[in-house]
Amino acid sequence: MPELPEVEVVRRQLSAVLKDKPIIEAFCFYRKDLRDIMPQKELQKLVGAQIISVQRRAKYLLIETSKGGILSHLGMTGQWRVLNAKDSLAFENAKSVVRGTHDHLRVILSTGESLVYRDPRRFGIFETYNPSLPEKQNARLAHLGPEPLFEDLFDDVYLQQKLKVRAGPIKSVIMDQKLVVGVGNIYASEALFHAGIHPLLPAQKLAAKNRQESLQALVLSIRKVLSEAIEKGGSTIADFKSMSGDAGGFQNFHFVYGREGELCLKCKTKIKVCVVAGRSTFWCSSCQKK
DNA sequence: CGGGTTACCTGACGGC
DNA sequence: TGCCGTCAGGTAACCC
Repeated sequence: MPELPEVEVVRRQLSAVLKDKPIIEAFCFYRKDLRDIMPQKELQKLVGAQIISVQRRAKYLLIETSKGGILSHLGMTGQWRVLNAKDSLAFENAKSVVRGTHDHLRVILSTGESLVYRDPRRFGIFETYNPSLPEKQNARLAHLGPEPLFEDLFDDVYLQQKLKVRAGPIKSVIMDQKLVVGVGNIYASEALFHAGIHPLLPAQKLAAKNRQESLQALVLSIRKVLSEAIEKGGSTIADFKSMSGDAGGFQNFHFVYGREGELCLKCKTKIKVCVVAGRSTFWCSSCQKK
């Protein structure tokens, strides 16, 4: 479900909800098997902690508290929502209407409100991390590439260096979180369309000297697509919802993703689809060239 | 090590 | 109506 824009939308709302910096009263687990092992006894050490900030790194949400950090990844179907104090009490009853089958954990705050995590497919992550350690020492964050929206490192020169050793299709390469973070399956197709680059183009061909313009276009397209998607509240294909329960709006601005057989909005050619590294990939054979 | 495939899990949807 | 195959926004383990 969530790529960088959707995670950022959730981060902003989560941050707004927690802006009065409440204290964490308790963690309640209704299932402990999200992806891998998840919650640890470590979390109990954060009870009584004051929430300091909610950050985002790549597709991870990082909640920093006075006693340590919480790392949350939404996987494909993870959602956070806030329950007011009344609903929070009602949630105790397993049959309560505010409690769903896939609500796996709850963080109770000093205000009596709860943050509830729902995740039908359970690919998400929820665990502690140490905010005082450098990223390189955190197994989850150590190998992440630059943030496309606010790290200057991510530019055409950087891409050229990285791409010249990559023989695989450019589409799967820009989804590699070691190269640049936040681009998932939707925004990879969208960014390549706007840059006029064919998704199957071997990445290293883009590193050639005469492709500098394409590289610059790709950098700009990635930035533009991600930031416009944030402004529109993310993309909702099936079940992405922000914390306020709203669907995103950027799916209405997709030029290729999910539009197989429909006409290209720029040139009226039929949009094509194929599978690249196991993921559906959409493109316009007229607008996007190898 | 790069690159492709598969697994993880549930639900929605289309075809029969 | 129901059963079955396919597919879904991510990551990581596993192959060669």
